[in-house]
Amino acid sequence: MSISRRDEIVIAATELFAQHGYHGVGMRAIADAVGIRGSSLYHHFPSKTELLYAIAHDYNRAFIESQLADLSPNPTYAARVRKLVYDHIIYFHKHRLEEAVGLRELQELRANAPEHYTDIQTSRRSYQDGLERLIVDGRETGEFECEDPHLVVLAVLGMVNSVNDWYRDRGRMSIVEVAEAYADITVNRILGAR
Amino acid sequence: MSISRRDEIVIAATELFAQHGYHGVGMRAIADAVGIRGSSLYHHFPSKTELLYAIAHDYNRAFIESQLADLSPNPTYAARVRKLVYDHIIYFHKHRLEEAVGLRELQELRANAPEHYTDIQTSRRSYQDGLERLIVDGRETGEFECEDPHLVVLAVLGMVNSVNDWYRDRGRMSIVEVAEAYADITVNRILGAR
DNA sequence: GCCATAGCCTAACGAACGTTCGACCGGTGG
DNA sequence: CCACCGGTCGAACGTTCGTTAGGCTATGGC
Repeated sequence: MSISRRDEIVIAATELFAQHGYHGVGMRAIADAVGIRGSSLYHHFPSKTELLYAIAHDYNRAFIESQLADLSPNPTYAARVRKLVYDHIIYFHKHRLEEAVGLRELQELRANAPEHYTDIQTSRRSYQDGLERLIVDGRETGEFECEDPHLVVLAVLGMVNSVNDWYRDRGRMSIVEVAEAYADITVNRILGAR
Repeated sequence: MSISRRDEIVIAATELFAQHGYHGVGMRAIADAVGIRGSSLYHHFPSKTELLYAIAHDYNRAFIESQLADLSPNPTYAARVRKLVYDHIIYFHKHRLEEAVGLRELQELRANAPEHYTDIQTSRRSYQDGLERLIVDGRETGEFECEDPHLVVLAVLGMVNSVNDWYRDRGRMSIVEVAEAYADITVNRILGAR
């Protein structure tokens, strides 16, 4: 069971878009990367915009599916947040190219395919709300201690999403160590878990 | 004393690049924004790449100048880090368009003008090192308590640099309030200041 | 064996790209 | 009054852009 040509195209386009930006890559360059001609791409995608959407959407859906795994087996809110942050960093590292494209070209999608933009934005938002809920609930039980849960969520997400800007596989830490350290900072420090 | 045409061009190009990306904006579109024809731009900049560099460079130099202000009047390391984080957020908010372009198109510069890329990267690096030094020193005096200063610097910078991704001027908090809250989180929580 | 279809091809479309060229125009210094 | 010059212009350059049209070929169901 090998990957389909369509998937080959998505993978190649993701890499090129991540490197040169959406407008910096032509259809012919994408086609070259998979060994076909530019016009042949239109057998798999109706337009360049839809190809971009396929990248953002495939990636986003996979993330939601993987990340909305049930956190309730974890006994405490601290353990739940810890697992969420940890998994988030591991997942975003594995899919860092898709993420880079998805974030960077979001407004491109907004301008050219508003309905695709809103559905991606909606699922992002629900993820953010889920984390905020965890923090609010954990605060009510006295497990966490922080002033402004909404702001804290934004700070934490900004922190974890920035890992891919500097992390390199051959550095002094493995991605697992980084994920553990960030989860520690989030739960023990920022959330002031007891 | 009005702004020069050159500056007009830089300002217009910054806004357009921030919105559509470097490759998403043509020379004619930039010219339109300042009310001249595309060919006239070449009296002010020799190429589109040099125009991009002017944006990244002007912005970067202004930031270094403003941010390397002497922090030593502040009595404690905690106060110094607090002021640095606070000023950083205020400055990056005021110059959020230039920052967005500078970050997003860095690899464009790397590919087309490597010497310009390295000089920007160098000053970024010295800023990061300066913050790390503050934290290391503050830890030695017992003011801070954290495990890995290098990692903490990356986490803090990721956090503060992400403010512009979500902050909007008409939201529930002013940028000053956000800067204060982030400075609090950094110093009191992440650095564990006593 | 026949036909449909999937997948790729070459060729071309009009538009936009970054850039160059030579001319013009208004002001300034001699 | 004339020569200069910074700044702008229209026109054009060769290239690349996203996209379309039509034709070839191999595969698989009937």
